[in-house]
This record gives sequence, C-alpha cells and structure tokens, in this order.
Amino acid sequence: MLQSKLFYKTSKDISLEEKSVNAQLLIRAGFVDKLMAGVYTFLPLGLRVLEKIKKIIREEMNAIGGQEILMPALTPKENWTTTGRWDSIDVLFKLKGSGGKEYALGSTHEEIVTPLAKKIINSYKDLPLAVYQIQDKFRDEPRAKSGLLRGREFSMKDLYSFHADLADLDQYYEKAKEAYLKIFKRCGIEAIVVEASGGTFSKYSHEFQVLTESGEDIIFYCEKCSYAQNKEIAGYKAGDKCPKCGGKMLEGKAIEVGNIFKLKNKFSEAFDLNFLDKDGKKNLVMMGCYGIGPSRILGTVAEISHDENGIIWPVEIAPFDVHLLALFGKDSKVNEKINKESSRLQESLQKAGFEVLYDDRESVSAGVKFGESDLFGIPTRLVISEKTLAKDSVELKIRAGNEAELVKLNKIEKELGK
RNA sequence: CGGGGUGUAGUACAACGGUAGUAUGCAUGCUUUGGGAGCAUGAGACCCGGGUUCAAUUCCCGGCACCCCGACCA
Repeated sequence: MLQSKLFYKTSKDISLEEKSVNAQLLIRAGFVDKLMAGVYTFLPLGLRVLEKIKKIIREEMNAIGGQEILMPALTPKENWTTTGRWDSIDVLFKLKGSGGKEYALGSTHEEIVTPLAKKIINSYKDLPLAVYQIQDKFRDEPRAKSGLLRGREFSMKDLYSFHADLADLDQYYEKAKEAYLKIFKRCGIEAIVVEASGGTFSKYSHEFQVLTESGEDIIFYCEKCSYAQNKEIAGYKAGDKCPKCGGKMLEGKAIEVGNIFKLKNKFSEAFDLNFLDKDGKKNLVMMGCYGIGPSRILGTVAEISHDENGIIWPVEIAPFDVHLLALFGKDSKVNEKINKESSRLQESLQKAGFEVLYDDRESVSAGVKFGESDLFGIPTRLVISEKTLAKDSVELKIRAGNEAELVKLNKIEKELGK
C-alpha cells in the first residue's frame, strides 16, 4: 500500500475533551473517526486491525467446531416478548416501522438463534452444535464512554452452543474458555478468567478481564494462583485470603473483553427447543453463549500498548507488518534511485509475504514521516535514504525497541524472516 | 437517568456587549529534506431557539451535542 494514496489523516493536536487514551491515540493516528458518542467509523488502518482480530477469532472458533453464520441486526418484537426481554433489557434499541410494526436492533441474539436452531435440531444426532457470528451489536447505553470501550454500536462475536445434557455443555464450556485465552494471547493481551454473576441462568459466568487503570470493572485476583472474581459477587474484600489457595487477594481495575455463560435451558424452554433422545423421549436442549468484542479488544490494546509517541501494535494484529519510509533529498537523480530501491524492496517484501505500507511521499519531511510512523505503531520500520543507500543498506528499527541498525539491502528479507 | 464541565475555522486553542485572533492543517509558488522545516499569498468559524440591550459570539433562560463522575451494563 502506498501511503500517498491511503485514506487517513493524522493530527498532532490532542483534544482536551477526549480524555480516554484509546480514543485519543486511535483518532490522532487516523485509525478511527468518531461519528457520535459511542459510534465510530473504522478507517483503513483501523479496519485492518479489526479484521485481523476477527480473523484470529474465526480461526479459534472454527477450531472448536463453531460454524459461522450471520443473523440480522434488525429483529422483530415478538421474539423478545417471548422471553420477556422486550421490557427487561433497558439498553434495547426499539424502533417502529411502517404500519406501527415494532422492531429491536439486536443487542444479543439468543432470541434469534434459539428459534433458528429449533428449525434444525430434532434429534440427539443433531447435537452438539455450535454456531457463531461476528456482527455489530446495538445497545442504548445511558452513557457511552471511554472511546471504543463502551459504545452504542460495537462489533461482537457471539457463539451459541447446543447440547444434549449439562455434562456436554460443561465440557464444551471449558473448551471455549481455552479458545478464548488463545485468542487474547494472539492479540497480545493478557486476560484473566474471572468468576462473575451468572445472571438468571447459572451461579457464575466467566469474564475475561485485562488489568489496567482505565478499566471500569473492579476485580479481585489471587497473587499466587489463577483464581479471580468480579468485585460485584465477591464475598470477601481485597487483602483477604484466596478461597482456593490461601494466597492474598489483590484488587485491580480491568476491562472486560469477553464473557461466557451457561444458559442451560433458559432459552430452550422459552422457545420450546427440544430434541428426541435415543429412547424417543423429548428433552430440552442445553445452551451456552460466548461473547467477545473485537472492537473492544482493539481499544484495549491501544489503551495498554503505547508510549508517548503512539500505539505499539502486537505483531499479529498490526495493520501492516512493515512500514517502509523513503527519505528523499534535493537531488532528483538520487531521489530517483531512492524511489527505485524502495519500490523494489516493497515488492520483494510483499512477495516474501510481508504486508508493507510504503511511505512514498516526496514532498513530506523526514520528521513528519518518523512521527507518523511512531503514531501508527507498525512493528517494523525500514528507512531508505541517500545515507543508507551509500552503504547499500536499509535502516531497521523495531517499534517497541530503541535501537536502529543498518542491514544490507540484499539481506533484509532474511533478517525480517527471523 | 442524577451531578459537574465544555460548545468559536478541518483540528487545537484565544479574545471580546460594537461581527473575531493564534497555531496547525488545506491551496499556490519558491526554498528545504534523518525526528512533525522556512518565507510569501489565499480560502476557511462564533451549536440552535428565545430573552435583556440601541447593539449579543460575549450576559440570562431553554434546548441539543460532546466530555467527566455516579447510577446502569442480558
């Protein structure tokens, strides 16, 4: 990708109104644009990150047998009145169509997926089953805030699993938990599994929490073992002994990046989703649901992985692998050579499988290029200039590191492949 | 939804009861090219409604929007 053609705009100015770090960095770097409170446009750079996060999620969901579908965001009122949630979900966006017909914009999809599954599940032979979707969810939050962390429209992956009995649900639930941990690890964030309220379905659900001062949840976590609980349900206070291992329980603020529930028969009962077992007897299907927010992950990474110059993207979700900067001078012959070598390098890196953003702009000063490069946070920066070409070299710097080094032009692919 | 704050060029800010200035960005030209370069020229703004006043961007009231705290968060 040529940077001269990229749809973006960076800004040096920091708005004093926009206080959340993730929003400031992502807006300044041209990754997102805010349309209104809690609603954002993803620009090319931001969308690339979002899509990479989604790709990781898809891979891990597929690996535990999830099949991707796409349900509508526009849903009929009847499905919600069946479960009583038309009235009980305060954040449900409701709208009226022609003829007075009422709809809701999906804030979650149990009401849609359960009747859908009913059309397909008849026998124990159809179980277990898991389907998921990645879609924008709508929640009429009384107060959208903290940039991408709490939006009114936000991307969500929701997986729903269907089982013949509780034991099978339990087993799958643990598998999903492991898959979630893999997802967060690949996204470069460390998530703690935290026991949280199970709502009206179960004693507990499990949240995946990332410790950071900007989090809005408060969790207790053991200094020794992996036990953790959301403060909302904890029957003890910070400093008390861990109920599991006796270690000390610490308190911390955290961002919730995922939440998994055992719904059991809550929705299958409401929609009469049942199956015939081996003996020809009717049973209710046991369900689980598993949510994860790709856009919230993106915001979380910006929140925890940055320095004073900009974002530092983890390798697997970075918008590009390599940011190639060409620094031009006043000698047009030399510039021609710089451009030729840079273009050649871009092409050969792309052939080697790297995604390259090439800053090919001739009339832009070096300072601007370096500044934007730091702001973008692409993991590897390469610089070609008259100076480096004099040594048949290119300068290599890792965004997260401090040192830049010169590497011979004919060895750079090998160097990056390490 | 309760409390607080803020609304002025694309962006970030300033001033002012008599229609507005700086920086940056943008356009054009020349110069410049290893850490957000220089000079010149140009285009570009007072959230909406009402009130007070000879006169309101400025003061008052209401609305709306955004930000922060709290409540809320299947």
